[in-house]
Amino acid sequence: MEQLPQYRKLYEQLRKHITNGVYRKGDILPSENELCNVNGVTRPTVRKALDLLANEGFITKHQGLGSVVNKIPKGIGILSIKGTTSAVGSENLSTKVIVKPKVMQWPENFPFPLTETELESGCIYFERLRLVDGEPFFYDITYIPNINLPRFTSYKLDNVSLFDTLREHFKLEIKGGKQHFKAVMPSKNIQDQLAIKDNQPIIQLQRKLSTNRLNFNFYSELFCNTEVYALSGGF
Amino acid sequence: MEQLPQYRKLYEQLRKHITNGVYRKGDILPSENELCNVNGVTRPTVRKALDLLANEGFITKHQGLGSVVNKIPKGIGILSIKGTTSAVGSENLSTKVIVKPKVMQWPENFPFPLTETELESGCIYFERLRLVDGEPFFYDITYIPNINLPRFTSYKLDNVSLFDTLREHFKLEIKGGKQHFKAVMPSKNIQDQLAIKDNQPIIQLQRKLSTNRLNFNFYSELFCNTEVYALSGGF
DNA sequence: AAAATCAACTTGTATATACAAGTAGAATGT
DNA sequence: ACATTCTACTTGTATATACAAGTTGATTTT
Repeated sequence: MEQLPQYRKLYEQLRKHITNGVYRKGDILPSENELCNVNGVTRPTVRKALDLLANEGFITKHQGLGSVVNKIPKGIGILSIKGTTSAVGSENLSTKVIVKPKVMQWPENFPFPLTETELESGCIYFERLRLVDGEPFFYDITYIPNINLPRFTSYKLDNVSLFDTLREHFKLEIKGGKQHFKAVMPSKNIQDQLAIKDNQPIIQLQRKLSTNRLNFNFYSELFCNTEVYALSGGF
Repeated sequence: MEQLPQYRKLYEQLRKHITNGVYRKGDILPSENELCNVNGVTRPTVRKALDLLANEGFITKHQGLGSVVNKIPKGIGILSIKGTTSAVGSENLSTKVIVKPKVMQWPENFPFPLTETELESGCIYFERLRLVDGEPFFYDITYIPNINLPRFTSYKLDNVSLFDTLREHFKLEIKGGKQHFKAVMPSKNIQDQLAIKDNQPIIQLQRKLSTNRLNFNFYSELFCNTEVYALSGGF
């Protein structure tokens, strides 16, 4: 894999330390100066890594005191820029591909406007069931424009981070996106897949993710059963 | 009001330009170098302002091209660090205080853990109905620890940004927070307040917001009718 | 013993500079 | 007319430096 920028390497290291329990809620991270010395980088680089952690809710910075580790949310931290696999420890979350990736036309009445290029190229479509502690938690339908992604349909996606796959094989990085939340009653199919009891509402989350490739976005639609676990995130 | 840092002034100016339509979706903002020259600041300062805009979904930065303005979501951008009043134009959103601020004990089974200091001091509690284009959209119940907020209960909160009030009168800035989303069926009271038809689920959003004051967080619980407008945000 | 002050840390804000990597349009070559 | 190359922009990454503002604990003063 290609070289990551130093601020990102530090960010991932600290993030892993937090999710692995090296630092726990209430702990104070090493100071910015200490992180400089230990990692051989300068303060703006350290601060950029810490800013990412703060943006995602892992830490809270306090002027004069330090960077305090927050409690990692028990729910699925789905609002961060990272995908779900890295938001919780991968031992809690597993993925089952229900509909394998296939190339098809975009569905009618797609919730996001599509460019002409996207429309013409069709999309790679697949459905995944995500389980937390073995229980179905959300159902994820993904649409990726079928543009310059050779042999994507042959990649295995069970228990694999889609974002990692996109990064490693296609040099695609998620840069941001937007998302819409709605509370809905589930369709029969979703009710079956998520094992939802009658009259239990679910959250429908529609996301458009932008990437480092210009004019290349992809889309996902998730249905989440929030009866046991809330959807959560920091900001 | 006290002096804002330069990066924040630029951020608010650009944000206002975007929400006011000076820049529209698809437009490219002036380059970083141009913003430096025009505003008499340096590139890291400009980049910090642009980073905030990018984090909140207002723009997408593209290396080599520029900063492209995104469409402002039609829904209520409630996931950003700013309060709801500044997420949409204030002409679309109005606020009606249903239960005026009063000091009381924390409710039982509060969804976030509370410190001993918070428990002892009680909380300032109030309820507001938020309307978009005159239609009830969400119901906001707020709990603020009753610590060092003299005469808070005398402040008017109708059609006023709570965050602005906290900033101007008490020097409290929102630094971040966490939030949990659930899909629920509304209680009778919420159904009445939000004019929700039968069997229509809603989103329950519980938020804990951290501030610049150490160990001072406040909390809100929102119920949103997402039938017409989705809850949306950028990231 | 309590209050005030001080020192040494912390993060926050900002400037200055340099080079890498990506994009678009102009210029040149075939 | 089309392809290739070049130029001049853009944002991305990173170092270096300085001072402001906040926090904590030690020290000094009362």
